[in-house]
Amino acid sequence: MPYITTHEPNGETLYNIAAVERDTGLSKDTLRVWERRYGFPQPLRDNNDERLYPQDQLDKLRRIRHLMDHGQRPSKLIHLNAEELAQLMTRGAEYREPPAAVAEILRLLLAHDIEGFRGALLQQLMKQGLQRFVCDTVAHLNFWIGDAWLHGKLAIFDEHLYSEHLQNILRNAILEQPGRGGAPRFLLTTVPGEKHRIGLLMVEAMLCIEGAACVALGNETPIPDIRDGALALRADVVALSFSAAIPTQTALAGLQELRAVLPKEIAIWAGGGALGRCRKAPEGVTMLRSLEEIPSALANARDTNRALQAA
Amino acid sequence: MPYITTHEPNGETLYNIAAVERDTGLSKDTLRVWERRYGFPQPLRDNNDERLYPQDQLDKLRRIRHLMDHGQRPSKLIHLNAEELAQLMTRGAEYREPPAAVAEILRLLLAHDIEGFRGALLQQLMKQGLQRFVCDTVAHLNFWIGDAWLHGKLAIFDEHLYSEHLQNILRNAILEQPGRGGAPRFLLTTVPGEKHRIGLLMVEAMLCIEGAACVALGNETPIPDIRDGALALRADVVALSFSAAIPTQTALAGLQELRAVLPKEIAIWAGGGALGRCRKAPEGVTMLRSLEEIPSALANARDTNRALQAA
DNA sequence: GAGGTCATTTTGTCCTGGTCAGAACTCTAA
DNA sequence: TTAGAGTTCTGACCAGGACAAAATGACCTC
Repeated sequence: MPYITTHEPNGETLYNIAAVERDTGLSKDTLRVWERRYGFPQPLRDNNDERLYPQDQLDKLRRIRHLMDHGQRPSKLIHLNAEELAQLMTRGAEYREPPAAVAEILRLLLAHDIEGFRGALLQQLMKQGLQRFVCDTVAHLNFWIGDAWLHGKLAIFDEHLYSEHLQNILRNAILEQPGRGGAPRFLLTTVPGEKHRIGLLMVEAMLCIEGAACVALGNETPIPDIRDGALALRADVVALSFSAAIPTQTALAGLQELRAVLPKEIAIWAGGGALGRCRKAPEGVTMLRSLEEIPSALANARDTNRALQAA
Repeated sequence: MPYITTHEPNGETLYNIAAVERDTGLSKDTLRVWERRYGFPQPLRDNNDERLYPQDQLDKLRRIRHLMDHGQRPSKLIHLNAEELAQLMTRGAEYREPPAAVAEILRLLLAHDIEGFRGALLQQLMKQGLQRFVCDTVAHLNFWIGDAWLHGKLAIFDEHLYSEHLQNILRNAILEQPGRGGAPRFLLTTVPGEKHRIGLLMVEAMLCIEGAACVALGNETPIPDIRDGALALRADVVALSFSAAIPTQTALAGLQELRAVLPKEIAIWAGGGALGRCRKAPEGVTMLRSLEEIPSALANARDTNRALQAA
């Protein structure tokens, strides 16, 4: 995988198709098909007739991808310019303005005041408690960071910084929960292709604080391995998180596939942006439409469990 | 990305080419070229003439990939059977037998005794101290877990479990270090394509315990963003980890690319399996051949830094 | 207005069968 | 033992076609 970026004498940076695939998440096939169908992107060619994408085309592709992750379709986006793309994002968003605390945390991140940023996150966690922190602050942060990036106010490394620190904070909070032994036992993971870890950590936090026993398998566990893991670890519930970056249909396919191989005594819980757009859950899958539902869903599961035990 | 696995009436599981790419890390192009050139893999076809790989071919491909990650070449591997492949791995390895403590930790992992496993890791950390723990225990565990997987003794979800718990332990250990403000300041990350997080955490642990100021950017930061981050965070050293899973040449290309965009005052440190096979570092890159070298390299850097300050 | 069905359009993945550059290896000479 | 030259190996990329599945929209029913 020789990701090549050449630096032209005029200072322009050019990316080959592999680099563009890596940076946008659009497959090489898709890039070639768009060029054929829509006339965009329109890369230069090197001596060997291979595609070389200029920086601005890469940037536009990343914006398009970001909007597609939020449900837009490529043909509607491909001929818009950067500004039009940025506007599309904020319009129709469920969030209008970040709350003051979130705005302050964002400000510290953008100023690269790492200590202050970390401190503000921790302070907010202490103030709100883990569940409100996760449902309010983190959810807003996720949205506004995406938005800031789209408007060019925030670099990729800022996102990495955010993700890394938030992970540390959430993991730490989770570790500090006793995690009593009682049923139901949860296995948390994502299907292959789903790289976002934060969503899963948010769910784990919501569960742990209620005293649920959780085992996290990390990201991208192949379906047969989720089954093997659930059996080996005697899980009662497998919880999966699907970010908006993964197509709804892929998420549903993964759920059905898992349901087919998992014994019916083991429940499946699923949630996340990818499922927000779809009506009803596949047979045998509990769909969680928001993090707030988790505590009551857990209470239900415990009741059911007790009823089963009694019977 | 419709990763399809069909379950045939006879109970056999079949994977399409996208699923095989995802599970093996071999590109679709490579899979097709191998079929054309070597006659393996030799997938079935569906109604639409698309490839369907049976389970055993997928397993063999994963073993081949694992050995290629350790420097073997495909043509030497492609016609061997599972047993011959497994033998190749242990032969010529630098490790002959896991130390007792490592064997015990492995045993607990394989028995899915999560509490015991976590406890044993923590105990070993306390006993050895962070640096010996990272250099000895973790390094051995990484090797033997790969080996156990190759011999079919260990499932993917066991690896995920291991990775998740080790991450928690290392992140926690790192957070507990004060991380004094003094120079040199380190920025830690990996280049795109390098997904392994453990290696980076091991480096961070080695540095933090010596009181170095570290900022971790997580994995797969695009090169221009590494530069932006290093400047914004005023790093003195950018440290990169390259696992054996990434081709040596890709690693070197990444290093050269970064060196080209980074001001020469900022040092680059690089290490990991991918660089073990190559003679000398690119100009302007400090190559760390093992984790043990880190403390002395840090001491050197501090001396240099003091000398510069004095001048 | 919610929900269902069907045709149409959109979209991305897969296919074949090439070409080619650069890495890895082998051989030879110093 | 090293250095250089020649050879083989390897995987990335290309074009352009086919096709299935998802999304959309039109129309109908409850």
